[in-house]
Amino acid sequence: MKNIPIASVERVAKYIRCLKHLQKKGEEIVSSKKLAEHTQVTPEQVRKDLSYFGKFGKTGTGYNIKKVVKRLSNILKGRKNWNVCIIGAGALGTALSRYQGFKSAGYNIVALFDKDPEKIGKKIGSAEVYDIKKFSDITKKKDIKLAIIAVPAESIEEVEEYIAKSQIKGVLNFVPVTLNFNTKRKIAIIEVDLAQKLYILSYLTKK
Amino acid sequence: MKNIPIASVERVAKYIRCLKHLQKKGEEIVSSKKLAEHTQVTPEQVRKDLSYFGKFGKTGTGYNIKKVVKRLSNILKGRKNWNVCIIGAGALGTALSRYQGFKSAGYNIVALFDKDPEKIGKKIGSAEVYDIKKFSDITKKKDIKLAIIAVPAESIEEVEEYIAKSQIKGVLNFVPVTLNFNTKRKIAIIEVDLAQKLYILSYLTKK
DNA sequence: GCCAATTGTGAAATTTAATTGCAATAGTTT
DNA sequence: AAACTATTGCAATTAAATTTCACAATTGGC
Repeated sequence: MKNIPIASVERVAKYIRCLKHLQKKGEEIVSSKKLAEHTQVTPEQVRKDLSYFGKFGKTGTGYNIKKVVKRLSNILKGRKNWNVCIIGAGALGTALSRYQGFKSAGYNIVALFDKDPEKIGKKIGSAEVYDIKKFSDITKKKDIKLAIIAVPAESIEEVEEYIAKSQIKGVLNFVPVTLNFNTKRKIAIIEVDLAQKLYILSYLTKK
Repeated sequence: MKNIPIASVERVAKYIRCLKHLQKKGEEIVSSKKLAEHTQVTPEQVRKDLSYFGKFGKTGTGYNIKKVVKRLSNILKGRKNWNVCIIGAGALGTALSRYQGFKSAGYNIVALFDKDPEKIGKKIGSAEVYDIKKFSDITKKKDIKLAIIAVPAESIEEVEEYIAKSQIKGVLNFVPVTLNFNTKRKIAIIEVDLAQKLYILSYLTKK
């Protein structure tokens, strides 16, 4: 895999989600046209996006949903499920740890971290809250490579350090601060700025 | 305003966030170079993005942070703050209603909606949970034009109907289902699919 | 065997983004 | 007040990314 447009990767994740939905409804075969309708893109776009990753369909017939879902999620997620931790056991962190969508996509929340002694030791959903000081140890022991950050903005620098020193490879950041890891190893970062989404939403409503 | 690339709009929201941060630290003037460093883009990009919306800086000096923040957020958000509601008073909806970032960006959560009688009537943060049946009435009464959807996927169609019949103009959707309003009036939609983010994150870590 | 449906994919077209170069301006120094 | 430095705003250009188009090739149904 070399130069796959990131926009295509994002749409592919969307296709997976849609295909799973169709699967639940009992469908087995779908055409690029139908999939496109459900995801609000063009059929050509669907075919193009998929073509970056291989051949998935049967000419004249369409796509076998089950097979495509399996192959695509193998490509994005890999064959194994991931262990994920959440840093920050506040309202947002707690809500995220209970979010079912992660698990059904193959990402298991197996630990939370916080520095508040009140919270440390508690169970939230199926995961325990650990002392952030033990971050490196526990992520190693539990084979955690992905972290979700949901702490107050003031604590972000502290968290950055813990992550930099650990084995974490990817970060999903809900804190409205641009992260800046000073590490040689590359850490993938995805920023989710919720307030920014509202800015853009209100901007769009005026157009 | 005509053909402003959405990528530019998104970066502008990021600039606002960064400028507010600098403002807190007591800075008054910033150059495109400095702002670019903080947001991980190039100075040329910063100037280009801003130029879509007007002139903001003073040649030879830089940008007056306070003024720029004000003008930019006026452009994205408008002059007035927005009233926002959250549909779904579960874990995610509750966490979102407590999220401070919305308020400080000028978006006030003034109501939640749910169909569970257990939840209706309760107060969460500063907002009350209302019966979803009263959606149209209450959003009208409270002058709510933006809605955040955080219900289980099964309930999405029901919610779509309520929104379609209301005065809502923009929707921030956390439910992993592509929305499809059958309305003449245009409703702006932004999708936030949390599981999708993890798919992409794990894909990125492999590159 | 013919017909309609549908995929996969190069090539073209379009859109978006990045780069360059520079005149104009503001503040600072000498 | 002249020279100097820093910096914006823009126009022009180039490059990159993304989308659309067009069609051969294939499949399954009738």
